[in-house]
Amino acid sequence: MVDGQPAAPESKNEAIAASLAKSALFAPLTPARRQKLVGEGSVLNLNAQTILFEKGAPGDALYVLIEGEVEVCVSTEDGRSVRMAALGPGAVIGEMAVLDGGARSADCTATRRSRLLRISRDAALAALEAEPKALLALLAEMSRRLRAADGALEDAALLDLGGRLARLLLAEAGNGDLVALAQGEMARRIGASREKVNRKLQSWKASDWIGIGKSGVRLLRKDKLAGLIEAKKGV
Amino acid sequence: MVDGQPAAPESKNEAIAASLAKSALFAPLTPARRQKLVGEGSVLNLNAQTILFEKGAPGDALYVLIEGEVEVCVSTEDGRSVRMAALGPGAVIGEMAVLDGGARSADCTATRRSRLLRISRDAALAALEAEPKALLALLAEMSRRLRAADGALEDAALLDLGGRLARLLLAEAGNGDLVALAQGEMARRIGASREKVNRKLQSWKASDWIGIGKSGVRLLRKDKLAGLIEAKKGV
DNA sequence: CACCGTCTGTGACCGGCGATACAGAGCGGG
DNA sequence: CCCGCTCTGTATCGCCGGTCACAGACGGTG
Repeated sequence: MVDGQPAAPESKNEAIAASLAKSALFAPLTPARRQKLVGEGSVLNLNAQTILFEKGAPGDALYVLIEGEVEVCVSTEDGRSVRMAALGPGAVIGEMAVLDGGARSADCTATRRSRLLRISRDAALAALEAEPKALLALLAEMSRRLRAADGALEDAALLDLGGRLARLLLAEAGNGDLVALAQGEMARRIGASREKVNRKLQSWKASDWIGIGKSGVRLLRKDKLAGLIEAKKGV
Repeated sequence: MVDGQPAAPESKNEAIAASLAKSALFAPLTPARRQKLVGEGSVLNLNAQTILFEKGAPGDALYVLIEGEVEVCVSTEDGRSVRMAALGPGAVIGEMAVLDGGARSADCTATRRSRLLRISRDAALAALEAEPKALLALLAEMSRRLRAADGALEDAALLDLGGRLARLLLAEAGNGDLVALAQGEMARRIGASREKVNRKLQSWKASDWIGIGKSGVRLLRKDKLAGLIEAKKGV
């Protein structure tokens, strides 16, 4: 129904099921069961900056991210907010509220154009009940998330603004060396003010650790940036 | 072997199994299976401040806390450390490393005299494989932990020293109104300096929100303390 | 072209909190 | 009984980082 795809439903389902095979949660399932789950669920397309659900809403479904990126955060009335996680393709979203039947515990927003598979609470629980392997996979996924949360907690407590920014740049650059994020966005992600991010970047630029062009920030001395992180964590 | 208990092993096992029935993980098991797991595992008694395992150690077993309290933290060489969680009776400890076979991701220490059941990785995995209900329970436990981690992340980002201290006092007091912790310990738990904690307490005492005696801190105006937390999180 | 919104770059200011440095107060042990 | 320990209570200083207040730069649009 989106992108004007005229493809027949079955072949579309098959394509989705195939792309979900890479998801840790779906990988251990038989292809047949994957197809069944996809058939029971519904596909959802979100534009960038679209809200998937908000804190407090009833948790009546779980989502699997097919492509795109979704971020989990909580925000206060006075505008501040904390980013708790950013999830990529294959990730399971909103499983906590589904598992205990409670309300959603955070806001969830697509940061890019994303496609998700929505699975109702009942269908999800039934599938998990029937497939212990999927349960184990979900457990592994939760374990990863917990690890990530612990890491974030550690960073927040041990790293100063420079360290957190360096980590963001390195993570965002991946194997390349270019980061195309607005400074305000970087600030938001590491929980700092835009101005301070700018100053830090300027100081690094002055040391020739990075270059700043209109295409974004170019990392010239990844080693130095990585060093900042190690330094703060006690050698 | 501790406390000089002369009881026969079977009755001891039964007692332990009974106390574990309250644990979310063990509750869904049949009494027989509980007994079996207890039999396969070994009981461990730790004094306060004893290390259960350290970050980097191989994760060859998982533990269930029978009684006492255990805290999970990571520390840097230069002495600073971050507390990531405090676990009470019934909690599962070290399951992450067991699930993915990796190394322990944090240090783990008993903060009080504690008793734990140690279950080897193999036995744990076998039991989980055989009992989907236990898997589901473990999932719920992980979900709780993730929620707690997210909460901590939120607190760290949104609350100032006063807010975090207020939260600690309220949590520690429970339904009572007395908190018997040294100020240095409070500081360590909320990641602040001992001096600042003292100042905050003094200022609250001056407002008659709390009383400070040698038996500890007495909370007189819980409402005011709770208000501090709400205020920071934007009403 | 003139206008406007978004992004960048800087300066000034100020509050919070960690670090340092002591001074007393209990308290358990030699 | 006195020494030394841990816990408490204060003062002073300096850094880090958030806020405010602008000033350009760029790109799209009427």
